[in-house]
Amino acid sequence: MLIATWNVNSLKARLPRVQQWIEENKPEVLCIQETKMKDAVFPSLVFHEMGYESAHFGQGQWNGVAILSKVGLDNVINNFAVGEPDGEARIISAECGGITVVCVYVPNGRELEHDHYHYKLRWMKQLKQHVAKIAKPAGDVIVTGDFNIAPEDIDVWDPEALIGSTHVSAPEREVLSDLCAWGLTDIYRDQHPEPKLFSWWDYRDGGFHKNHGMRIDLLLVSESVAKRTKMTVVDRNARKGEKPSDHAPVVMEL
DNA sequence: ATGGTGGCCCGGCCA
Repeated sequence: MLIATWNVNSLKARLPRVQQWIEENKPEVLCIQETKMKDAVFPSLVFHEMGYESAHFGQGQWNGVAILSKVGLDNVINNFAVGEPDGEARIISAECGGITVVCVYVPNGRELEHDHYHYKLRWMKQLKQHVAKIAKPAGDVIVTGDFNIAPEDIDVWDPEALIGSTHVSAPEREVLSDLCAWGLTDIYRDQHPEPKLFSWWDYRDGGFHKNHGMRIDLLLVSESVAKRTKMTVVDRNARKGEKPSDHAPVVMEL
């Protein structure tokens, strides 16, 4: 069973590539971020014809998250299940084949101390409350998506160059670590201890070709899922060629 | 390079 996460940076712009990737890889579950579309234009029929149930929580121009599944898609929750609902479409959850799947697009933060940065930190704390509300650490749980946080210095191309930037600050790493303390493991890092393995590369200045990237797309899994995980991989090929997203899919096999 | 590229949708904003 393959479970994947992919920030597609506009599903409208990326649909042909997303379809091709699904046909080639046939994941049982695909979590998508940054669809940048309204629910009314989400291509659920396209995915249905490919054998997937789908659920989308969108808002239009920005954000938007979706879950595609071939193994069931039940108890779909748009937005947070606890506290004030987020004004932006950044989180969708569902039960897929007995696994609680939470698909997130964590706010970028923009700059340290920017309002958006504090929104990001609050968002991560509310995510932990959300996960605690809908799942138990002893259950099968996967919290995945674009976290816009690189967990450690080995997850960025040049830690020195990024001092003072978002994605690497201590408060961001602390809220991520605190979420994991609930009972989640960064399973790709568990399986691949070596540095400079990335999931995102800036479009600008040939970032991909220079391997100027970050590992910010994460698969956080509960212990029972971690024990059953056979393989994890970043599909760097999906970052190549015509009109790629700036993120590559991250895939795990159960 | 206080730039660069690519998405939104057509003037800047966001990533």
